[in-house]
Amino acid sequence: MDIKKIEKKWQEKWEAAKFNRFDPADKEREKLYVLEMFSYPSGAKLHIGHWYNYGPTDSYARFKRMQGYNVFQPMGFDAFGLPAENYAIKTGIHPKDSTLKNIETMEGQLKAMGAMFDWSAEIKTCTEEYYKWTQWMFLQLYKKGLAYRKEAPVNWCPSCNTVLANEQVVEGRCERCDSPVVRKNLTQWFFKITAYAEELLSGLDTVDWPEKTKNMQRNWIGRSTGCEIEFECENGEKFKVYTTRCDTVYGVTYVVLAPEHPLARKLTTPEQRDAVEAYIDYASRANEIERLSSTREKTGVFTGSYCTNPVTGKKIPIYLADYVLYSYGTGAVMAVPAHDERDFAFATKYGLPIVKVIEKQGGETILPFTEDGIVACSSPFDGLVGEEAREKIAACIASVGKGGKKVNYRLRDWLVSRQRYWGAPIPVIHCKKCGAVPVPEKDLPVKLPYDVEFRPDGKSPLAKCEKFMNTTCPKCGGQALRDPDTLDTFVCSSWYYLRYADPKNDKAPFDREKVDRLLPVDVYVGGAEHSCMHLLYARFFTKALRDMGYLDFDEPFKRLVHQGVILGPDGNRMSKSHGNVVSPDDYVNEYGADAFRLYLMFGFSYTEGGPWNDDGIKAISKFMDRVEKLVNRAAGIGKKQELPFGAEEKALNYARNFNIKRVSEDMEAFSFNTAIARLMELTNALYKYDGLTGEKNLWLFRETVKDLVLLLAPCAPHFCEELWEMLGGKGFVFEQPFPKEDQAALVLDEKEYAVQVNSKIVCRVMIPTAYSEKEIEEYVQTLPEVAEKTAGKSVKKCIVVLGRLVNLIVG
RNA sequence: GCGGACGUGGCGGAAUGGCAGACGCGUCGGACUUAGAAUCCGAUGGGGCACCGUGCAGGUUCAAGUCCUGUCGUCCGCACCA
Repeated sequence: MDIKKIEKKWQEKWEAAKFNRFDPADKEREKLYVLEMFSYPSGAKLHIGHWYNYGPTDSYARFKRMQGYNVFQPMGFDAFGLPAENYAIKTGIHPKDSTLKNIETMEGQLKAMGAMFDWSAEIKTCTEEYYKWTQWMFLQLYKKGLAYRKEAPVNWCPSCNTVLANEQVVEGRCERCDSPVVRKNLTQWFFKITAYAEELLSGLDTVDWPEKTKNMQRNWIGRSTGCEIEFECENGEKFKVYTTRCDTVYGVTYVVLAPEHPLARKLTTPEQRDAVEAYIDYASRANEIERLSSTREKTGVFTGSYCTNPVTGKKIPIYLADYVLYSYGTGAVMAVPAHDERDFAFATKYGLPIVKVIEKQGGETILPFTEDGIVACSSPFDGLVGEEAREKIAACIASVGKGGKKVNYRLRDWLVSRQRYWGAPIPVIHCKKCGAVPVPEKDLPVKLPYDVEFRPDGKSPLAKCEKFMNTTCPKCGGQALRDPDTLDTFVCSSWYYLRYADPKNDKAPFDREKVDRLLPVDVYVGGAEHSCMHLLYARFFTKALRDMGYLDFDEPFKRLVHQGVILGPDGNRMSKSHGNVVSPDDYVNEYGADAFRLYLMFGFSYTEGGPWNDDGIKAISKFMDRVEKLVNRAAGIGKKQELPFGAEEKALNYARNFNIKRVSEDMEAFSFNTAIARLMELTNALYKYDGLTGEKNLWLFRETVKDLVLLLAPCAPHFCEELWEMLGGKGFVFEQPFPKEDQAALVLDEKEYAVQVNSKIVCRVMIPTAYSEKEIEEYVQTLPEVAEKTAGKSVKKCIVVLGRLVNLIVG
């Protein structure tokens, strides 16, 4: 078979018949939205990871289509982003040009893969038609109060005079010029994802996702219940701390504010001013990674001020230390050195008192003791333990108006401003008189200008493009400037699955009715690296849009599957620097797209992945040849009368139906390697039957070969279309229903049992399926092998596992 | 440091608590060939043939790769979250 020719042949036929198009008008069949995470066109070609994500998932989609679903499987490109911009800086090729060129190549390759993508629904996030609606999303979130501005630190390279993304910071230095990177505050846009923290957490219980992914999101959201406690300073200033251990509040010997805390300078006494300023400066230099390292030695400085412990009335010192994070809780903590490791280390270093207020139950208390224990030296709460102590103490604090119970989340609001060129411009105008004014919807899109100096020279690319920046205020008509920042590309990918439902709409991001019909996504397949960011952002968008009345469902992705990672042959992640990149192209050229897809499905456990190894690819090719030979033999067989149906026929028919059942189950479970193994078994069974002498039931043979082709079709689409045609089948093979097993054929007259005596295998024996447990028990005792072991002993117990095993316990 | 997943032949990998190693690669043997390639058929965990085998040590069970406890190793995620 000329693989190249038949691939082209069937791709053209599918195309001509618009066979891959989803038909929204078809109400007969149940819709099924199968979605693969769209491609990021940073490189020109598809790599093995693309094939591994898209090939097997396409086979799943085709399988569901044959099972009678109206399948929608779209594809598009997540086309904005930093790599294209960096590439442009390096080569001078404009990001738009390189991206569109890459997309064109990838489209061609994706089509050559033979996946049934509905290209009529294709989207590219960098086109005006798309990012217009990304900007619209921003405006809706703004209207709803879910987009706001605040100061936030960025990585700043003082030498390049520019903002760096985290990945451009290498060991605290600028990747380009090697100068130390500092943190600098800029006013930036945020999305208030924290408003949905509770629902993002509880919604996880309603989706069919890998448990691991759900746990990662739970940790990322990081719900914690504790208590806020207010401390009052000598000068009258008040601040709150957050703690999960209010049962230790009598052991507080000092408090610590984050260096960025607004009260940090206000509470500094003149004598401490220099030391505090120096410390704040020191803390601002430390980059995020250093700062967050738990092994970093604790540092801090005394402010010179004191505050009062609200429960003991004692005067305690106020410190600044960068082990306290301004962004979590209240940015201030009460320090209990006796019962917290960090506080213990800090107090030891700075000679602060350590007061024990918790005793270990039934043992010696060794400080720092951080577990729950018996409250002591905390009258009137002495003797209480753990949760009960916390409840009582929190209630007491609440009753005197000094705070009370509080839930906190680790989740932060989503910073969406990027000081970059290649993204969707933020649709906001800054007016001296009116402040930040959203661009009116009728003026969208705010077009990203083409002629821009994106090479770094001290200013962000859009900021120095006067044509872009200068505009008029939509409110007062006065002179105003545009926001020079672009949106994080995760904003684009937070709603693309909705746009696929209505990709050409120029009046709205999507039509409600169309989205209602298609969404939510039934099966979403993509890399586990998106467990937290993309998948959380997309869920947030869905919930926000629902609350604005644009949608009517809570979760965008009902079922989620992560494919594993194909590593280089050396077991490392494929990368140019490792020199272990395996290109799919050579294999596809030599063996064809179908063989390559089959091999990816067969050679790895789909969700595990593993090191690349091509040992088995020839075997797949051979397997296909074997199937083709069977088809050649079966093709010439017409209907016959008076056919034998003896034991051999029964065995073949059993193999046929058993494998239909197993392949269906395995495909549904994304267990592709075992599905292909079943198909090989069926192929072997057919060869075995074909090799028999004597009269054969050729019609059964033919029908079984036909089923084999249908079962294999989702995994080797072009190949099986061709085989289907050879068998004289009408229409496309994908118009045929996926075979269903005949239950009657799965009922055997007898089954092989393992016979055990005292849990040791004695023999194997065929037992009629009609036998009852009692009959089986009696029967096995007549076997000579069993009699030998049970001689002179009595049977105390007999365990029968129907169809599998008998275990006689004797003694 | 915390959390999670995983650990099975020479290799990739299978096994609702019920015959460990499906399927395939590789290897060995045979058939067909002048010969090779291709193809087909068969064998293939180890072994002293009593048994022993799923990283290691225990436990639960009639029965454990599977469940429980501990331990070692690999990978992933989070990482001063008070």
